[in-house]
Amino acid sequence: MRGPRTRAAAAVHNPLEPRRPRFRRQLPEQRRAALIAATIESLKRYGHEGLSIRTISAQAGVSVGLINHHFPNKDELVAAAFSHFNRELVDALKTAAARADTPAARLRAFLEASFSPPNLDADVLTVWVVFWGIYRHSRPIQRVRRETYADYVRLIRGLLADLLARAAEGGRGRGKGGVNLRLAAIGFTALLDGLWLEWCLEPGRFRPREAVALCESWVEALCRRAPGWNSA
Amino acid sequence: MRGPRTRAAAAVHNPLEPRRPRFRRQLPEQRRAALIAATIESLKRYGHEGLSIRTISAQAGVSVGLINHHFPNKDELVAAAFSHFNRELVDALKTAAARADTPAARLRAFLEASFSPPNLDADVLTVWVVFWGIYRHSRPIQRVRRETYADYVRLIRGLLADLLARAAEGGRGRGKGGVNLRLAAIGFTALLDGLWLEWCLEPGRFRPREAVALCESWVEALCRRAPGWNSA
DNA sequence: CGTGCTATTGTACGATCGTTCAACAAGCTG
DNA sequence: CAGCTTGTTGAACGATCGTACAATAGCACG
Repeated sequence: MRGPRTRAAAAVHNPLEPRRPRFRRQLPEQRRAALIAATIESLKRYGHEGLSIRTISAQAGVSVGLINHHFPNKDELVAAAFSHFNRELVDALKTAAARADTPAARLRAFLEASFSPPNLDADVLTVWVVFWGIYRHSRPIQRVRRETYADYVRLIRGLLADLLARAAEGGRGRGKGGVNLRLAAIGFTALLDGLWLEWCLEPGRFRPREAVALCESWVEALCRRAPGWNSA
Repeated sequence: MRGPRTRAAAAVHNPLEPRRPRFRRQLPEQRRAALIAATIESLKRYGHEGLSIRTISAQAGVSVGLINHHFPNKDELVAAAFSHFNRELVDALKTAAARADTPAARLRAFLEASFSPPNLDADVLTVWVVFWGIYRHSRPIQRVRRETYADYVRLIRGLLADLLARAAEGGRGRGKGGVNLRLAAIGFTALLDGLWLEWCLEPGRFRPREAVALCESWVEALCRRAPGWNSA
């Protein structure tokens, strides 16, 4: 032994200095939110290796034991983080679209938000990949995804439906009944997600505004060739 | 102690039975291939948890020590498995497309192969996700992906270029010069990959042939509206 | 059959994982 | 200031990870 242990030394209080607490107690709700944020940040930085109690607690600046005080186990923390992560994304896209007033402007705002920071970020893909990796074997993760993805699809369906209705009234009299809205939404989200994924994996291949243009011309083609489009 | 240890007991040879070797030696090349196959199979079954020396060696039916005899470490085995996995996929798509003789038929064959087993399989997505998870922090994985993805893009560009050339000669005289082939390939792969990903995550949402139809109508629109398409 | 090469085995080791839990202390209350 | 509640700490535990390495044994060959 070559002296007092670190902890004992730190416990000595110099009366000349103001007493500084070694930690700050927080309300469970706030601490839970902080731990969820730390989880996402840890995933962004370290990928799958960031999904560890010790890495997360270090990111949050707390001890390893605290997590199990606020969450029953690691899986519950991860599911909560996934839920928060999803909801924040969908909400951001929703409010971005809601700021515009015409269907075309709403679509453009939605696309701009999709293909610009903070969504268009390789770190965000890292987080997604980790969650996808857990997806198949984790019931809570599956449930969370099903719920928030339904919201996402609803948002996209609404955007497309408005556009198709406008195209029908102002166009050559073709009703939107000729378009399979279900398939249209599926194809549009696929194109969107595929471009997003591609950009994150290799950002140099194309610019974000090119992705927006590709999506917009897809929707234009949809509006133009509405009838006969439900053949599949 | 309640008797001889398992290993000692197994070493006793009953002269009435033919001697059965406890293992079979194999040529390094064959064993390496078997270990790579076991790695992919293990990833399909157990996802990220299948990426473990013990799980892989159990899947291959060998002991834990053998892997480090044929591969310097785990990362090299994983990179080799990733390379094999990629090459097999691209080769399968290539040969499927090569079997047809017209550009349109080649595209259809390519799409059919993309949206049918063994490619269209949630297990395959599981493998992809694991590799994506390693992607950002592993140089060998990045290199392998860059190489095989270039092949993939070349294949798709060829398919699209042939179609556009045919459309130009038989159509209204519009040359394919009006189309940005680079952007077209990017958009097409994004739609393709997005649909594939979507189906694997939730197979009930649409049928594979609907995905094929969406891709084909995208290409149709591309051929029809060739000029002015390079605006982005 | 005996010999040599080496593919293969399986134990051992240190590191790290998620979780538990007794002790500690921050901060409100009287 | 004393007492109490409880958010927080950090050591400890058993399990599992990737790797190393000495011992084993398959099998070709003289």
